[in-house]
Amino acid sequence: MALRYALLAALHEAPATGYELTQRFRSRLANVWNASHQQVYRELARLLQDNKLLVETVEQSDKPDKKRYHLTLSGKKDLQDWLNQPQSRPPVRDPLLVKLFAGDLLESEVLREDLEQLKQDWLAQLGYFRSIEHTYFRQPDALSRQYRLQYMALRRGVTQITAGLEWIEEVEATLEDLDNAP
Amino acid sequence: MALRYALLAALHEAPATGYELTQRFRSRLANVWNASHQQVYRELARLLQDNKLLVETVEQSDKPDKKRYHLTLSGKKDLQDWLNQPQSRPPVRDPLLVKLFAGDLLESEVLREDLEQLKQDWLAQLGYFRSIEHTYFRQPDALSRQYRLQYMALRRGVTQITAGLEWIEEVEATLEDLDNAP
DNA sequence: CCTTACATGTAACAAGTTACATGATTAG
DNA sequence: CTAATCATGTAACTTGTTACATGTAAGG
Repeated sequence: MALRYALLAALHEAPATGYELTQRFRSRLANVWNASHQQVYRELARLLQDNKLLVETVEQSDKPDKKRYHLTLSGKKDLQDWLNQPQSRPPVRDPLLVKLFAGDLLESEVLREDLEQLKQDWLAQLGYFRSIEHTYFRQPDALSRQYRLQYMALRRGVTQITAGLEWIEEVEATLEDLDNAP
Repeated sequence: MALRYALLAALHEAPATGYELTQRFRSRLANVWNASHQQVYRELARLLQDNKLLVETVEQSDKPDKKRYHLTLSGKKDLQDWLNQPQSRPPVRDPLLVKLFAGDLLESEVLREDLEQLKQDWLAQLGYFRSIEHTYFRQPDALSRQYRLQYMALRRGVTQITAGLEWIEEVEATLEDLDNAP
């Protein structure tokens, strides 16, 4: 059910097309919610059918037409109701940690590559988040309540990745220790 | 597919029943992998059919009988193959951050309660992880490679929660600031 | 008495993934 | 000529969730 409300929340921020929503999920909302374009289009169709959204067709001369979705009052109300109910926290499912748990069957070299890849991914994402921070949230105290709360969502991403990177250092140090002095 | 390998990894650590595996996922593996008992039983049945596991029926006089599952050679090989392939990292889907993103529709009081609940959950989990740390991982350097890698999985949980708790402080401070001096 | 722990499942449904499909434009 | 970006979808399949189902034993 939560994808529904992630979409409503994103559309409440600003009306958008399915394509744009998919992009938001991949970029600015990367630490908040994830959804593929297939999921987005399917759920938008349902929301539309339930009268939670309105469509505005935007004609473009050079590119294919696009459908911009807007929240209806009913959609906004649904979102509000959902927001004011407690939501369960996300379940944890991390393949990399499963690997660590099966430790003795895992080759150090493979683990090192996994860690390196993860580090690169995280560094890229951190760089992106920091650029947003720099552009939009320079003096957070001066911002509206809405933006300060959005900033807190971004901060979550930054602190999570920072802690993750430190953890990688720890694992790498352990690995070196293990392989050098057995 | 990854549930399959989470089960194989857990059974590689030690043979167990469906019930015990479900418990492990809820306790020691809470920061690694999550699965309900329904999922566990279903996947165990599939693994058994594919000859990745063997069952041993353990008769009990006082409680119902139980089925203890063991890895077969084929199961172990599957696990090994999986371990040595790169795995994608888990998608992010956090309802609380969705709430923050819809900031202006969210009442401070509701958010405060959410944060308080999350803090309590995390503190309990952190306490549990620390007790494991204290019991099994006092001098990590002295342990086998296997246990040191398992310790790194546990450390991931500890560092993640620690960072999360700090983030909560940050959000609470922001909230107070917002509500006191608008 | 009532809840929790132990122990194992089935069935229906919702959510998420992977594969397939189409077509224009722009940048290298 | 090839890949990437824009733009929207369908279909099939796999995972994950929720609800239902059953039965014993121990502890408060």
